[in-house]
Amino acid sequence: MIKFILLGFLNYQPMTGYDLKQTIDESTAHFWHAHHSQIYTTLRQMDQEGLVTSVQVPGEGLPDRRIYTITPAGKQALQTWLNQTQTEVSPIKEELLVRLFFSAQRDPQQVLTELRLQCELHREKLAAYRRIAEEMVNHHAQAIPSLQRDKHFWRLTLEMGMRYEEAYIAWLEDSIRKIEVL
Amino acid sequence: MIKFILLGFLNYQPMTGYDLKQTIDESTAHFWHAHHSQIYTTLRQMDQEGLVTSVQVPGEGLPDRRIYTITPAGKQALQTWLNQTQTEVSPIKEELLVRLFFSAQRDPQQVLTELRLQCELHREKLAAYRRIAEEMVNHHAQAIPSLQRDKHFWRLTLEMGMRYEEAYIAWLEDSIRKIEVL
DNA sequence: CGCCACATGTAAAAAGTTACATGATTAG
DNA sequence: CTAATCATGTAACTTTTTACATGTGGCG
Repeated sequence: MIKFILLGFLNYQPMTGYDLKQTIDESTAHFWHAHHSQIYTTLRQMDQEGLVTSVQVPGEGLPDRRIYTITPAGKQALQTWLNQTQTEVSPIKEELLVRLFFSAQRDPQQVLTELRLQCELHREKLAAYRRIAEEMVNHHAQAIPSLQRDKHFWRLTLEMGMRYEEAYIAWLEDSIRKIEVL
Repeated sequence: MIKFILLGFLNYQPMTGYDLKQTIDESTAHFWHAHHSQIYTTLRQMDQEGLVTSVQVPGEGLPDRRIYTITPAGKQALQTWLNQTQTEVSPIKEELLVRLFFSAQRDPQQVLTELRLQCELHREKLAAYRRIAEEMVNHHAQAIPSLQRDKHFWRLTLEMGMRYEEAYIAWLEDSIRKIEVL
């Protein structure tokens, strides 16, 4: 999966592993994150597979940078993957739900503390998403024309993020109320 | 993580790997699934760590069954884990959002087909959750008293499942409409 | 006759996380 | 002076997935 994210971004422009990490962190990380170690090793692999090429650029004073460029084979691999249709729903792994599922024997006050903290964190996430959404509208004018179409899709994923956080917060608030009177 | 799910269920009653797989599939799999291979190997590990004990029961005609029982050390490990407070939001990994993020260069009709299929699948999931919720209400009377408290928490996770599916469906419907007029 | 349920496992690969490691520059 | 940013990587480990493997009994 991370392979296709890297190909997806390299399809816009050549980048280093470091750049890719930054880019991912402020975009797809909201629904698919990766550590820098995984990014660097996956780029190496992709280089060997011929999906990308790389050139080392000596940095003056700073460390050298290795710039990765997508190859025709890489573009092909990306397109092939995108042209498939996902026929299953993406499985969820939510640690908090596991914890709550088995929380009957816990001290309710501790559970409440945990849920209230999560609520706070999710409110922050929602606020962050809303800021990004606003920025998107504000910077609409000075946008690069070639990415206009892409932006619509980025926006859609952002909207899912906001809906998700809204639902999560509403559920947490509801759950907190229910546990309080339990 | 799967370790704690196994401990959580074994804390209710001794079970075999097979039973655990069934139990997980119809409960926590909605937010944390595992293949049988992982369950069996993790149980073996836990046995070595002293978190569970096991006895092999010869099956007449059928294959032998290995019944796992939680130990005091296992109960302790479960409690210790539960008594922690999760201070981060659980990270999300949603393949569909990754695909959509990079879908600008795809044929819009293909994207729509994919989203409509996902919509159908999520509607089925929601319907399934609602059936489970109804069952929970109907079988409320004949419930085991010792699990009354647990049921409240199971119910909460189910409610998150329903909210999640509702949000997902609403978002998909909205996205489909937006892509149609793009 | 073929498939499903029962019941368990091993092996190998892929994916992901955590920790270790370096070393210069720059801002507070 | 201390922390952060830049920029890369390796190693070890854990977790998860996929595939291989076995053998009976019952149902249609």
